Amino acid sequence: MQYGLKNNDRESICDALRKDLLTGKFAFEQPIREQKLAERFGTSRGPVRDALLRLTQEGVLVYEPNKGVRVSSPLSDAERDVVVAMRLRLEKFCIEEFIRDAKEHHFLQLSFLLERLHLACERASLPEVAECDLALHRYWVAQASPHLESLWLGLSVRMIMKYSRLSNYQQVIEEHNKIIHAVIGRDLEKALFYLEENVI
Amino acid sequence: MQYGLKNNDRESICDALRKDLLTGKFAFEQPIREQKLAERFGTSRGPVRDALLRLTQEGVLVYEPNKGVRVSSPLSDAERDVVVAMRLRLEKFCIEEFIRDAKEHHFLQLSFLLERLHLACERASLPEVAECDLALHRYWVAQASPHLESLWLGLSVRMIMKYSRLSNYQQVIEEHNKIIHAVIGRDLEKALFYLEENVI
DNA sequence: AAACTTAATATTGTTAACAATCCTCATTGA
DNA sequence: TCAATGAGGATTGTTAACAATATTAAGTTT
Repeated sequence: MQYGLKNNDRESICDALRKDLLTGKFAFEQPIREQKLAERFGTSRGPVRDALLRLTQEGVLVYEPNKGVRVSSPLSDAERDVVVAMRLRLEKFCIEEFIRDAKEHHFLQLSFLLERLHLACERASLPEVAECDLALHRYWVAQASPHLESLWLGLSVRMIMKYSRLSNYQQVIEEHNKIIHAVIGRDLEKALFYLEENVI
Repeated sequence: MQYGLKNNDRESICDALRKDLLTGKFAFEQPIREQKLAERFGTSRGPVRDALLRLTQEGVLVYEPNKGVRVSSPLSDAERDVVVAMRLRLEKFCIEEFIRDAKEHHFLQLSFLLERLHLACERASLPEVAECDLALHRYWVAQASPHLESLWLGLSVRMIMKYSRLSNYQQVIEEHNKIIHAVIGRDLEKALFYLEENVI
């Protein structure tokens, strides 16, 4: 929960907070205080406010005027189903574009990200696994459609917050192995199939 | 483009800017300067920054560190197709929930919003039509799932930015008349059908 | 004891000043 | 002519102080 030296940046504050929220370091409905975070990250309230505003937009936090933000309540099952369907629609599109246009160095980067995920799973560190999982998917989304990256992020974060299948590390590795193998082999059909299996 | 007295609020700044962006008052790729907007809205740069950050998250603006934001480039046709599909998936869900749970006063509010859209169309004021159109759809989304409201907003804004069918005011009115008539009659099937016809 | 005021505190909202970074353009030198 | 340099201005990033609002707690009245 504590962070040592940090380079001041709303981006890094935002990422750090997102990781905490994703891995359940804050309770649902818990109010988030700006001053406390400012002290934790060694900045003033300004950048913290920026980060909170952004996480609000992503749907992780809820804002009420003059009252600040609190951790949003979990999605209903029906809401989650919708979010999953939307994310799948988006990510399938991105995978398709990615497979069509990717060069060798993109595949290399993918292998690197997969390796990171592998290590995180071996260390059985939930925050790291969650981060590496997201980073992997995010890569092809960002490559295929920078326009839709932040949209995808919002969907994914909400999905993961609701409940995390990330506890079975062995399964996480296998699922991503399959996806990425298919992608590197430019086998669209298989890639989409394994993706659908993974994004649930 | 000019606004007289405004109550200072990142919310209202954000809404005003979104309306401008939606109705093409800024060119694609055009950089947006904080100081200029601060003067226009009669505030300091703080609230303006908040609004810009939020519109960035919605995808209307693009941010680059130390360089500020600019109007984002239009979606490709394929990207737009994905966004439309996602918005439909989300809004269908909301319509379903809304029809199931709505009370009389919700229908009343719907009629009021429809009337506002009607007036805006008569005045042939594109900014107003765009705003009223969004406000109408937004109402059942917000009622059905506050969780997903900001997500919906991001999708809708991007859709409208790409190209606007809003120029045929007669059609706008008819389409919404049909949808809302079906909703008030709690005819889910028809409502979804007309919605699909409208959200394209 | 319960309900209503009021003061004190905590928290968010806004502002202006300052720091850091980027951009422009004239100048220099090859 | 053209690239490299650097000064100056423009713009964003950060901060601390102040203002406005909300929350809490104590006190008062009934």
